[in-house]
Amino acid sequence: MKRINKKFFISTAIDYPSEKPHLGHCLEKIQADVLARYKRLQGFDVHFSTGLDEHGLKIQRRAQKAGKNPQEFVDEMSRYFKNLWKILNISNDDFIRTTEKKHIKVVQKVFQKIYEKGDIYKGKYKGLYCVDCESFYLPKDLVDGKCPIHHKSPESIQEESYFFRMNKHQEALTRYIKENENFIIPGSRRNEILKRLSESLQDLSISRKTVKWGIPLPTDKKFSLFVWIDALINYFTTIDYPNKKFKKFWPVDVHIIGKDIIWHHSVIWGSLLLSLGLPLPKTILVHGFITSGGQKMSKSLGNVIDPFELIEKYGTDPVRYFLLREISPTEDGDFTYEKFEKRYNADLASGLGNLVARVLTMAEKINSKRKTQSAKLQLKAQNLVKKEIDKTWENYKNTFERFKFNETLGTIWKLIGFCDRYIEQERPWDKSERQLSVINDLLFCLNEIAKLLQPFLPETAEKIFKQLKSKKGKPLFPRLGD
RNA sequence: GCCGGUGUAGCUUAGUGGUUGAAGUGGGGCUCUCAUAAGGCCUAGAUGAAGGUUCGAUUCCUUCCACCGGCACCA
Repeated sequence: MKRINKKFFISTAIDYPSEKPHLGHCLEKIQADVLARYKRLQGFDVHFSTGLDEHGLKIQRRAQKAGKNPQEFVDEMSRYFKNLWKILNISNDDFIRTTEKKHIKVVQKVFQKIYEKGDIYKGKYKGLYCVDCESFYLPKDLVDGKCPIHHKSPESIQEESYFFRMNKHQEALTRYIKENENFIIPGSRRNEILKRLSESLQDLSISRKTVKWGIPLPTDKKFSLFVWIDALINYFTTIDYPNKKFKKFWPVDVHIIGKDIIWHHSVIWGSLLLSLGLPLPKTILVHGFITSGGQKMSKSLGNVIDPFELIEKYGTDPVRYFLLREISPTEDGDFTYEKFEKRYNADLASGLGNLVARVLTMAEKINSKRKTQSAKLQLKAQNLVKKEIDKTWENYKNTFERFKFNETLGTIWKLIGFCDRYIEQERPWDKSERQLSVINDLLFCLNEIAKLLQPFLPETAEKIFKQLKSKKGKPLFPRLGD
């Protein structure tokens, strides 16, 4: 048995808790959870982190509006996120919050280190500044040349700022991306970044004079650190930089992120790591967004899907299943209740649930007279079944390694279909010489199916294992009425 | 505006320079009865449009149409 003593570090992005979590947040956590569980089953020592990015101007303002201090505000918001991950059965090993003391220490340590490398310098930031907002705007963010909040023309001013020498690492970074095809998945996203890297990078302003809700620069307390730098470093904090655990788990194996923050994870984070002389992440896996009825979810359209309600109504595993099966891992996907219920009825109720029920009923009936074995392949003659199972595992692994979760699930359902046809063909409800061995074959298949399902639908897999032991079937997924 | 991508049955996807383009789901028909009115079998149904390269293109090229995305210091 290959008990591999290998590590696997997987992270999601840390969420910005200015709003309660939505369905898009769920997709990312579920994808990460599936990978983490898969690797654990393979014997990897896994560290799976998620958390919250709690600093920044937006939180500061949001809290103010709610009449709370920022810490109170994020404490409150953090409960929604933590609770959601719990009910979604997310197996994260850490939930990092950037307002934690340990994180602030790590950030300051990292800043100091980069500073000592000479990659941070003081300069002047030129930009369009709205006095009322106390913040800078990019030309593209203006509405008719005016601040989108106060509808006033911003002033063009200069401000002292600290800069990170991103430009210095551009070449090395570009080379790394070119040499590592799997650094950014999917390839189309990788191309976007490479395209942008073909032009000269500007150094990054990493300090904010006016943002109070942030981590002070250790070298100059008048400034707070640009939240993105603060946020990215969470991947260090969660594995206890720079100590033993960090040495074991660095570099990251997979960062799972949304398509809106590729730049930050590949270019900014990559440059920071190069400056520190550390290896870059192996893979950044980029997912898309979830629309609702083909449109962006928004309050004004009234098409926002509340994940809490969804899980409450249908259960955890069906939600996990839908997001993993119906939605492409790296493209945008659409949610509607209609699509959801169709998937549920077709795949979970009539497919998986029904198969488990019919096999177990037959096993139960025969069990009193003759012994069914628990999940062992009976006849050498059953190489048809054996072959199908081997083929399934092969395709399963292939697609899994390429992060094609929707296709991986497809391979499992193919095996389910095989079992249904096998039953039809062998008619094990009729008395025959083969009856017992066929039922045993089917029990074996169910056991395999449960194993295959473990990373995706952990609760369901567990239920199937239990039912196989007791030989008592209970409906896994009651069919939804129309 | 600049740059890039995508367009395969109603829906979600797979795939290939070459005999009749694959699957699931949904539709229609038949059927078994162990099972959650589930299962099985059969069937209809697609390569956005027009050109070009080629003996041959869904696959390569061009144009068009449609949709989507990227263009950094908001997160």
